[in-house]
Amino acid sequence: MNKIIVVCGPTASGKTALAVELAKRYDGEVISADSMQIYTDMDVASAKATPEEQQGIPHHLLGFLEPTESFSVADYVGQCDKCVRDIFARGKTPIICGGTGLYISSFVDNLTFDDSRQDLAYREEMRRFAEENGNAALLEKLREVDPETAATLHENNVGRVIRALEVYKTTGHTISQAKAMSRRNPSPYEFIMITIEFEDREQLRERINRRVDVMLENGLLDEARKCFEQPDRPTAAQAIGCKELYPYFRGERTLGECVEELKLRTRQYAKRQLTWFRRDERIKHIIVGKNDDFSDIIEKAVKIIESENYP
RNA sequence: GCCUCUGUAGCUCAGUUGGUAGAGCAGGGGACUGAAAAUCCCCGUGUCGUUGGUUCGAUUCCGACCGGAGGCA
Repeated sequence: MNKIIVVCGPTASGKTALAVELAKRYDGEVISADSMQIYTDMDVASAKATPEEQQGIPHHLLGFLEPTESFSVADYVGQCDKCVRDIFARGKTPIICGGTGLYISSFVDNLTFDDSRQDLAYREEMRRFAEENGNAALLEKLREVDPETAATLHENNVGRVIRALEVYKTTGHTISQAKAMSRRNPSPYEFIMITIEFEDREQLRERINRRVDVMLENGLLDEARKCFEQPDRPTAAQAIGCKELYPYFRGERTLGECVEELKLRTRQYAKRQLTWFRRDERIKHIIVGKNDDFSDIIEKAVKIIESENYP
């Protein structure tokens, strides 16, 4: 049986604990689906499962990449597939757990990425073009080669417009063609997808606030300062939990102000995650009630898994 | 006690030479295929402090009152 369990949901929703508990019940191993936990640093900021939290369950794709390296969805899908094969080969259940929606859906939909590559010089050139001629002019440039994609992008979303142009430049075909090609092969696996939501949004807000405070107690400040002093981090620089504290290190704002900003940014991130996971109808929702404790959540998860005839 | 300023969206504030008002932030919704913890889009009715007066009409002008800030004693 090739079933993979997926545990997704917003940050601070309790995915880590749920995934470990499910791994214990179903003889599983956890594969992280998180764009920041891949790095060797930022243990606290990215809320990597600590050895205690892992409870002896093998965890994959955690802390294997230097922060100076960049990473992409295409890399993730390849790495994740490798882990899944290994876990199945061992006769165990892969449990994918994380909050990076793009990574999860790309793997679940078995997207195959073509040979397009990044062309940083070209990106820079296009960025300058947009600055000098306006975002609309850049989008117009895309419309000439790929009107289909141009119609779906807003001119202010410069990054996406540039990426679409880049695909055309490096491969000769459009990104719309690439998207169609990427979905040629359905996944060889079956998935049971679960997301954690809350009855009242306020519950999540409180969890986030509490978790940021705990992170601070666990040395977030020192960790962030190291990131601050090591600015060469192409992807890792985006991590919430580090960049928000930089104004404090520069003496521009108080620690209190930065912590508030950090909580705010985390909340807004959680909202985007909710939007992402809401639209995928294959994902079953665990709604956490105000008085639910961990065992209630496990029970709801198990019920969903068993309703899928697993194991 | 007197004088001045001030009270408009959850917050910070614009504004209406009198015709019931709009930005930023917060918040909500959405998009998402190689940097995604990123990037981007859409959504603003609120007793315009309270209460009288002037007026066809007041949030806008006038008075009183109640908050807040400052000044003089």
